[in-house]
Parts: sequence; C-alpha cells; structure tokens
Amino acid sequence: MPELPEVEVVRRGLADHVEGRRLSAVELRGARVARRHVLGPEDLAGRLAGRQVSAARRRGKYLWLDLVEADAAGAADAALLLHLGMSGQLLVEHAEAPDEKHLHARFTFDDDGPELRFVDQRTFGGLAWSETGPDGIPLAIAHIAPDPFDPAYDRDAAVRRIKAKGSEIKRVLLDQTVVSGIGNIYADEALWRAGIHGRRVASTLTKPAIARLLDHAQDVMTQALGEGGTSFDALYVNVNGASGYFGRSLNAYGQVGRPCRRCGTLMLREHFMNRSSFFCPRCQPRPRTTS
DNA sequence: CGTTCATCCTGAGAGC
DNA sequence: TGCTCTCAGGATGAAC
Repeated sequence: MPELPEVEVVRRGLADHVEGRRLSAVELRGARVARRHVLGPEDLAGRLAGRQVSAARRRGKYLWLDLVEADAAGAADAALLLHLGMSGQLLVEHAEAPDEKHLHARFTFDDDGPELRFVDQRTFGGLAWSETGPDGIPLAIAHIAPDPFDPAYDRDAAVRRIKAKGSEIKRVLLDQTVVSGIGNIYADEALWRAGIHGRRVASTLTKPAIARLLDHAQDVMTQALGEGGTSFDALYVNVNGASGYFGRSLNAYGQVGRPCRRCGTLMLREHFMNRSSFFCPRCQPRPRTTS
C-alpha cells in the first residue's frame, strides 16, 4: 500500500515522536504480526523492553528503529524492523485513546509521552528484530536495493541492471531488489511521464530512456512527499492520522476512462500481476509483442 | 541461478 | 437488505 513517499511521511513522524525515548514495554497481540521473528512474540517483546530508540530510518518501503542500550553512546547494532504491508499504520496516541479494531502492537515508553501503536487491517505488514550490518542496514533486508534517495543509490548501476532484464519494465520497477520504494502507483506515474508502456521488455529500452524513467520515478515521489503522500482513504495516514494530498496530482493511477492530461486520449486500465495498470494508449503505446 | 505466481487477510463497493 | 463478486499503495516462498 504505502510506497516510499507514504512510508517516509511515517518515518518523519517516528523521528519526531520516538527518537531518543526509551521503551518500557511492548505488547504484541497475536502471532501473525511478528511472524518474521522466529523466536516468537514473547522473545521479541523481551528484546525490545528497556532499549532506547536512537533513530528512525528507512530503505525503500521498510522502516526501522535503531536500538541501543539505554543511554549508550555507540552505534546501534540492532534494529526493530517494520513494514506496513498493504494496510499498516503507525500511530502516536495517548494511552487513553480506545484500542483500534486491528491493533497488533503497542509500544510504551518510560516517560509521560504518548504511546506508539501498530494497526493493520490485513496484517500483511509486521515487525521483526534484526542485527544491523556494518553499513547500518538491517541484515534482514540486505536484499533490498537502495531507493533513489539513498546516498548508496547508483543510478547508472541501476540502469545497467535494468537494461540486462528480459522482463517487462513495470515488473522490474516493482522489483525491490533492483531499485526500492516504487510501488504500483508510482510505477504507473513514472511510466506515464516517460511515455513508456509497462509491458515493454526492459532490455528493449535504451539506457537513456531507462535513466529518464528512473528520474521520473524519483521526481514523482519527491512531489508526492511534498504533498504528504497519496491517500484515497483513512487507511493511508501519518502518525497523527492525517492524509496526504498527492491523490489530486495523479496523472495515471486510477484514471481509467478520464482524458489523458497530456493528449486527451481516454486512459485505459489493464490487469497486471493480480492488480491493475493504468496508462494512456497514445502516449504509452503497447508493444507489438506482449512478451 | 532468475522469473513467475499464488497466497497471506479484511473491508469497501458494485451489481444483482 | 443481503448475498456474491471484485478489488486494494506488498512481499515472499514455492514451483518452474
């Protein structure tokens, strides 16, 4: 659900509200939310209690809280990894607020401040403990490529990898091991801006075209972040429960039947990987061969 | 090895 | 109203 801009909005909220605070207790409801933690929810809660949050960080759509022993000065060597999945929310709330229907985790701190809650209707998201590598990235997400805003992002290297792929370009954009952070909305937006149909085979694109496509993806995510992210409903909110406004600026995603904002041709929708793709048939001509 | 697909869930909205 | 069906901002492991 949330893609890079929406996750970054959440990260900033975490940085504002939990950095520097010391966890007193973590309540985990049900086994599913911590299913990635093989030792079980009790073990996870035990590891977290007493730890201090030194930073809220992000790579692609993954979030994590760097954890240190209370008042320690050294670099974090462990992290609480968080993923919002399709419907996850992290909310900063007072303890008196009634529990949400799909509340899966409650983090309380050893101060008088508000608690942090993980709420997730579908529970595709979840929490896990991870050691941190020498580069500061949790080992559990070592397979996730840098996103376009990461200092480690190497656009030319990404272009070369994409150029070598025989898959359709939209699949490659969604592949988090190539470039992370791009999901279904921003893939469609970037393809529309670049005038490329998602079913084009990646290797048939020129390297300059691939580079432009990646830059469009970066640009559209920058703009979305500037408007607080994209939200169509109350599911996609920041830590204070507020929605972003980029939905009004979408040119492709969800625009089926409306005129293309560039050429006026009616936008189309097609099924793709058990979801949908939206495109302009004139600006983004479908390749002759579909595979 | 790389690639594709089904699957995990709940709820909203459409159509009958 | 209520039922059935489709669809949803994602990632993963199993199967080829």
